[in-house]
Amino acid sequence: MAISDRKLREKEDLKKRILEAAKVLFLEKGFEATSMRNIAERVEFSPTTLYLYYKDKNDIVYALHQEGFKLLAQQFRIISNVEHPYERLKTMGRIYLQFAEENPDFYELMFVRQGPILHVQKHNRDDWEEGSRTYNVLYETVIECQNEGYFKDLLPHNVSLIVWSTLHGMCTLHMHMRLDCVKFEDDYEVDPEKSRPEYIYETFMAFLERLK
Amino acid sequence: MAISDRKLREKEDLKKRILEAAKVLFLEKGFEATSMRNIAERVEFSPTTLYLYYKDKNDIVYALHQEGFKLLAQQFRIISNVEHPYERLKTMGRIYLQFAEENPDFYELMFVRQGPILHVQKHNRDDWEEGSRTYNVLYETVIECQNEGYFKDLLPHNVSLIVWSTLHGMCTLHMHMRLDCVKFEDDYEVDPEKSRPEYIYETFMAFLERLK
DNA sequence: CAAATATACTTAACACTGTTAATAAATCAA
DNA sequence: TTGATTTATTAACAGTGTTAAGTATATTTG
Repeated sequence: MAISDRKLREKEDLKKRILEAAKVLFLEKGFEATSMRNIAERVEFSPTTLYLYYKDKNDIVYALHQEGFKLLAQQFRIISNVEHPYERLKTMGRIYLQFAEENPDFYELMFVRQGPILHVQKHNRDDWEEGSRTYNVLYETVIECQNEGYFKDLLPHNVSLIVWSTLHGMCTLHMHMRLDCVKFEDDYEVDPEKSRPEYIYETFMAFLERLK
Repeated sequence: MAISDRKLREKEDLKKRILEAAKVLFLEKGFEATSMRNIAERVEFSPTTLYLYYKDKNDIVYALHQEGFKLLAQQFRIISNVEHPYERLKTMGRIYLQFAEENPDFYELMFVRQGPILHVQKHNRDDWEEGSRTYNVLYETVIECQNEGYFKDLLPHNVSLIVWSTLHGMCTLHMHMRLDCVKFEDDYEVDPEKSRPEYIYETFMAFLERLK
């Protein structure tokens, strides 16, 4: 059965090549701008061939969305080195911001676009595996923070969701250019190395600091 | 010149009717799903006629985006009744959340979609009038809060942006169905009247409360 | 070995999309 | 009434996601 094995391997290979081509094009021109025909051209197959490997365009988008979560999970792996839970929480936030800054297209796919979510809903399971696993990293950290006396008398889910919301809000307002109208340069010296969200994040962390 | 006046009035009228038709369709099926031909059919004109009144589709989207801001500004008018600045800040947040909940399509247009922003950029002025005016309502309130002793030693812009980011993050994570995987019903009794963001908002306000 | 079947892929087509160029009809000014 | 201007239309372009039908090639079966 070595032959059919090779066949299967080649099939899997093409599936990956399609995804890779899609990724390159998505990152290059955004998804709105990349069509099935574009992807097909890049892998040098006819457009309809893609449908033999992916159900539809959303199926490709969803595969990319999953890659994004793997990437983020990889970045998060660093935090296990941070002993103190509160410091760990702060580090997580910084990593999250950095990820959004460096991979805006992935971020959009993972947390904004409805395409991937529609795919999840269509394929019956209502739990969004990648999402909830990532969320749990935050949730566990918050609980550990509470064990150390932080965020007293607050529900851990609420605290987690506030932290996530703030980070997500900062990232998306920035990405979607809704902060451009707020010129707060006159407030203080601007360090060109730091992004707008990073500035706000510092203040946010100062906020949390006072709660101890 | 009464005749040419009437002509001008009729022209303006059709322009408004197009916008109205677009609004109805957008709210009914979302923008992705409504085409120029759909709008044209509804006003009973040929598709190309729309281009005599609006430069392109983004032009229509932008007009709607502006309507959204008028609507929000209208809701915000209530807050002038609230004496105490911190109470006013809290009220603003609640109004913002409510607006997003009741007008998700407008919200998307105003704070997420890039269509309207592209329109602003194309037409040269880099200041986003509606946006910065709305932001300033928040900013002024934060400054007044600081005059009363709140948010000590923090830059008013940073505080404003954190509040906005948190609200925006809550709204969009909810709207884009990214909170569905977080089942936190077991934490406490769920009041079906209150939305997820409202719950989190209460905790967020409790956060701020502790800073005084 | 030859016929039947299954696999992998392509061509052609459908029903859309936003948008533009060319054209016709209506209204206005001379 | 003629000519110019405004207003609306038809036809078309280049593109989209997606499906049905057809075509080679390779594999299995009689």
